[in-house]
Amino acid sequence: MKVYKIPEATVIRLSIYSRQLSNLRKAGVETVSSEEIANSVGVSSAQVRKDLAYFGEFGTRGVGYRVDELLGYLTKILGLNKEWNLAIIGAGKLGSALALYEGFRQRGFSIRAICDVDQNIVGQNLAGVMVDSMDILEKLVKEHDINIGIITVPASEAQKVTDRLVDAGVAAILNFSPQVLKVPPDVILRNVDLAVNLKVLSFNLSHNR
Amino acid sequence: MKVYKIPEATVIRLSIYSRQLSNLRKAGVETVSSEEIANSVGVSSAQVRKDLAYFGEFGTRGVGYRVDELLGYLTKILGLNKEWNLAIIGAGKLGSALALYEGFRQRGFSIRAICDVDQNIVGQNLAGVMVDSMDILEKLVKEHDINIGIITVPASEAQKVTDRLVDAGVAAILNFSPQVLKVPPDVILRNVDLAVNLKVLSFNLSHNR
DNA sequence: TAGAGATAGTGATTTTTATAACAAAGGAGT
DNA sequence: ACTCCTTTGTTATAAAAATCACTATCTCTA
Repeated sequence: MKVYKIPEATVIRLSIYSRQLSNLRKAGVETVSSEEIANSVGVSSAQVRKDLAYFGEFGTRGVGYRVDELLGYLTKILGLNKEWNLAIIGAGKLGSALALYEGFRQRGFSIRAICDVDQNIVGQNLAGVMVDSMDILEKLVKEHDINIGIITVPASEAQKVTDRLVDAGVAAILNFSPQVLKVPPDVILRNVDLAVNLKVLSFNLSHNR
Repeated sequence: MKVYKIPEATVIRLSIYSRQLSNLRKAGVETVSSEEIANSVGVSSAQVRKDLAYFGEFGTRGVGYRVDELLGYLTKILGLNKEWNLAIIGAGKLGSALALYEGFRQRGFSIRAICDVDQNIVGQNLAGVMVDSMDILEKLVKEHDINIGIITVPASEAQKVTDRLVDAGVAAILNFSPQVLKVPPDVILRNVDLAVNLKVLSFNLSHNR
């Protein structure tokens, strides 16, 4: 699995394929064609095969892919066979929702720490994790060996928190704050900007036909 | 403003430029260069100018852009000078958080309706909006002239809800459920898949250097 | 008003990504 | 074993997007 440059769009699609395969496996389906995967995801079958081709040959010509086998490969490719430790920074509305959200509590990802500046929130229990004080952020990161920090603090605090997470050794950051963050090149950053999503819809609504 | 195909990446960047300009205006800055915008967003200045060039000429050579003027243009380009009516479908953890989240309550966007199947939640007040029954979804969409539906129901319900929204006349959908949705070609769909975001981080963590 | 410095706008080029088309390979039926 | 059917893997092509490099034009100063 020594691949040098995979388009991000490919990685996103692979994630979705893996989810669909997971559903297929639950449904007891044993084999699937690229065409079927493609239809369920809304892309072309060529796209599916191309995406997979970055990583190897997983199918049988004339037959398709074995669902459980391909899911196994995708799990490995996506790194979901490892355990990732998460910390949620900011236990406000959004942070709490994420802490409790099912989509975040799935195989491979484990929320190990939640922290907040508000002393009224500190001590509360969110989905089995106690909210800690923001003061001990660095300690939490080290103790729980946090790989991924999830930022749900206000924009004004986001860069400060990010710097602290980075210094404490976090390898990746998922940023929900409406703030452009600067991180060193070896730290992975993804932004989920809710306002931007609405603005893009607004643009499309305004310009569509 | 008759433009036929704008890259989605461009639209996303324009949204971010508009936020940065908004901050600059608040800070009392009057003019800004493409280089400065670029630095604050983390792209190249050529990229900034190219993005703007899709829509016209907004700057002065040798000088830069007037902050308030460019912000005005971007506001129009992004359709933020209009009012968009939102409905949140599913008042669980995530739906409630979005209803209360500041980033969603900003100029141009107005949450007009929230609904849920759970009769225990119906009647609750979320940020000034009463939660209604899912039964009257269509009525709500029509009464409040909803343009954008935000889906925060479980995956198993997402397609059904989407179909109902589309039939009721919603023009765009922002989907937070981990489910690939099918919509007619004239309906705009954007997906915010939290699990996929984590999986992409997992991939990058696994393959990085 | 001429020249220097700065910065926008834009055409050319390169890089990246997606699409299309087809050859290779497996399985099933005869 | 041969042929047909299916579907993968891959190569070729096209499309899209980003980068680069240059020209045009503005302001300011001497």
